Amino acid sequence: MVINFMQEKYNPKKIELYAQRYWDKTAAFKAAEIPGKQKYYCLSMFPYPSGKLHMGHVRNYTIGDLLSRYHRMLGFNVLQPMGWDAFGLPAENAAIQNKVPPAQWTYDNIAYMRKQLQSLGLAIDWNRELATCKPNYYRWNQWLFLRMLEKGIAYKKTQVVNWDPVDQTVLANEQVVDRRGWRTGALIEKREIPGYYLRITEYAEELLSDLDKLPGWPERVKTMQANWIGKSFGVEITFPADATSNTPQALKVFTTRADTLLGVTYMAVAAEHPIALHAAKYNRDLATFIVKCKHNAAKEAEFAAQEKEGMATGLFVVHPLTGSKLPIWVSNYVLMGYGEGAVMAVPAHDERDFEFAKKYNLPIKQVISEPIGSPLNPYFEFSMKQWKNWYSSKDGVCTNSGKYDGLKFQVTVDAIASDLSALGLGNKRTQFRLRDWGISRQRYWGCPIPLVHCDTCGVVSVPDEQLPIVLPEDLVPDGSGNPLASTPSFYVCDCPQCGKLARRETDTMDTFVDSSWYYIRYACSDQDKAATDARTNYWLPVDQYIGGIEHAILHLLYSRFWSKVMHNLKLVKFDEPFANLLTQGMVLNEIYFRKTETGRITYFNPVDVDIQTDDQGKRSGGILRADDQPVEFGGVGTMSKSKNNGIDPQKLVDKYGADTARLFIMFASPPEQTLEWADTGVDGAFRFLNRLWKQVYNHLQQTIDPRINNNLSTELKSLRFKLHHTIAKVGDDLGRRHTFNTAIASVMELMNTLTKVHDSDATSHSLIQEALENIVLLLSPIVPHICHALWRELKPGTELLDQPWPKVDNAALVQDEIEMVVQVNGRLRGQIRVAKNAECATIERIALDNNQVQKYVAGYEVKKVVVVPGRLVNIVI
RNA sequence: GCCCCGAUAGCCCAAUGGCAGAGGCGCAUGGUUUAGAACCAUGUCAGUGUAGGUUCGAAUCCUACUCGGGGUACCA
Repeated sequence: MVINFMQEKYNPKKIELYAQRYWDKTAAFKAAEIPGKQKYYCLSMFPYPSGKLHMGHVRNYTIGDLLSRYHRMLGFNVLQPMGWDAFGLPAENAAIQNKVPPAQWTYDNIAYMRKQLQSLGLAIDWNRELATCKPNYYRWNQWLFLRMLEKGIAYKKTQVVNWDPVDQTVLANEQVVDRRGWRTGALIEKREIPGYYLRITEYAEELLSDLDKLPGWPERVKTMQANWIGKSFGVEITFPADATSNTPQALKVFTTRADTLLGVTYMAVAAEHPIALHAAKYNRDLATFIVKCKHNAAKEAEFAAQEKEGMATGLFVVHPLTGSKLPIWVSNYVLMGYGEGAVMAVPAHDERDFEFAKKYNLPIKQVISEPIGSPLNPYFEFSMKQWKNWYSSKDGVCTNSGKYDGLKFQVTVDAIASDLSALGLGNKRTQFRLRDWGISRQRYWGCPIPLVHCDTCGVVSVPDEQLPIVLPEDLVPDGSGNPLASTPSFYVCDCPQCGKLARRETDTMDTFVDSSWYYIRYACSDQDKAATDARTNYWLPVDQYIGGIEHAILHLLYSRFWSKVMHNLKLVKFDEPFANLLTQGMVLNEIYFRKTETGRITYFNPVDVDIQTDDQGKRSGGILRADDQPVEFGGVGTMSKSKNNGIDPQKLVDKYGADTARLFIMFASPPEQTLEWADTGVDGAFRFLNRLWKQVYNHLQQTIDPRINNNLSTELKSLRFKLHHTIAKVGDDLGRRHTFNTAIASVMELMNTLTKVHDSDATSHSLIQEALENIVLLLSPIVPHICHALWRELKPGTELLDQPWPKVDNAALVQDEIEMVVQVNGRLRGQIRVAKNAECATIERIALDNNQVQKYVAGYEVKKVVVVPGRLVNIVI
């Protein structure tokens, strides 16, 4: 039965449903391994099933779908899968609030969001769908973890966590606001507990150098990763204990500025440093200070921004070169977890040391003079009062440094390192900022760590054949700790080694583990005998990965690490998982909230708030319509569940259809750019689709006269020029530039031209047919439903999905004459028309002869003429 | 604090070192309409966040700053 859709009015609801049914019925997007056919694995980052889609998802998945469909038209064997990053904290928070098990909440959300995704008409192979909270997925997390344990990649040590003393539970960084628990308002303590780590630092060098193997990644992402890994070259220096004070041990530090060694005036150690703890035994004030430091911010952002504080220990070390006595201070700006937990302080050349020294009246000694090559300038005078940026420059020479005076940075470092080495007090060393990856979480809704604690045997791995350790799905956390730890049916077990009663590990894995290899599992999601199989080597690596820029460091670095580990375990052939990466900018929206006296924060969705502005027209706050009371404005930020500022695309899809939603979000801005949400313009996108529909409808109403005139009128010639120019432009925008907004704009432009063409005879009619067919093809990756319907009308008996990407007819692009711009001293002064392939000398002469130009040039000497072929002439006088 | 990114018309954005305007929104006027909506047509507005520099030529490259966003290792 053929349903006639070609009604005068565009009816998105009907055609979208019909197109989706057709794709479904024909299994159009089922991907099969076809040896010899070039594959294109296009992957959008899988969503966390937070409840509803938001515009950020629509943006992400439309980009992926567009690229998938475009590559299918180019002839690739395309795989576009989808799944769910289904473990995580929000499910537990929802459980606490609604008293519903996280599993149920998660599965409900998945069901709803899957429906939403399907309504967007994405070309996804749903057969490969996976959810990380299902045992058939996380079983292989467990299996891989055990392999890493065997190889020594996974190991146990202590970790620092946020402890909420009221709820008696560990909090995530996000749940700590201004150093207080977000539910209880209690002051959070840092606590040390045991946990499991993965030795990502072993791979630091490889993760850094292999960035060069990724030309398809944005530079900004590679820069961020390189900075995060943070390879630095420096010197490890030992400061011997001072014999005249009761200092128990020498202090070891690492510094990248050994050239400033003669400027050291004190030493600073972390509150947890053994020497600090030793000193505190004899000093009550110091002990109090160290306890206070337990409440220091655990987050780096807050830690680094906090007011610097410290206290002298009364202990001393001696300078390795001069032998002078240096006091040891405990300070809150040194991290125990980084380097040696101690630093040599050079207040004259380090801004943090400078600030600290000034606060506590510690000496400041200048040992670097002004940058080389700088003019003698009072600006470069060293000031004890105010920090200047050149103090930390490596471009100066040593001063006040005895035999090193006058030497440059690298020469000094080399000399000092070798002098220290001779004394046995120092060596050159390479250091990474990157730390090992702690994967233990004291939480319920995550992948169980497959270990058993036995009084006799210690920590025992669960044998492979007993995997998976299944997470019970019926528990409801109440905010007071991990319910697994109080569920005997989970934790009581037999020791796999000796058979005695033992206790199962109740910590679960970081959800970044789940997302570190899901892209591999898509290739073989139905494989229940192994983590991977031969199919992974057909599809992997991912040809195009698309996701938010917020994942630039952690998720992408962990995934790279994980795939390198799997490569070394001989499970996969590739060692970089994502060949090309497109990082989409965040979709932002306003944030509104209220804070209670205890510090608890509630967020309100912007759609429920009336915005207020201040005198300068800036957003300052709002009124919640529900209760007419004010709410605070928290700036604009990423759409997210936790900030309650997501915009559900459903209303948009219901009112205008998925094609309009897709078109609008792609048209709004280039994908890599941050986008502040505003729905003005949706009407414009809808209007355009209506115009397209009407154009095709009107065209098809015309009866066709079979006689065709081969001599095209100027109007038709320029239409064909425009058409093929647009085909070239859209291909370039979609495939190379990834600027989908300009691709759409150029098709709109073509449409505007087309509307004005008179459909007066067979020639114009057939040209309009050619244009319309191509417009439908060019738009089809972006708005596939309307194009599916229109194609059937334009070319009855054929299907859009079988069509290749249109080819540019170069003959249509031939132009005899082109227009060029003439500048005089860089300012636009005239226009000239020249033959397409005119010589530079000819162009120059025509330009100089031009009347407009002569007005400016006459009477002056022409010093130089710059001719840019095809563009402009610049006459310099 | 540190690392990364951004700023162009009332708004979203284009200009791939070479004419600041392609496209869209909004607004205005006209047409159409009993009226409105819708639709069609025409028109409308900036010298590119600020201050310097490189260049024949800078929105684009460089430096500093301001504001905004992302990340900052347990949000995902």
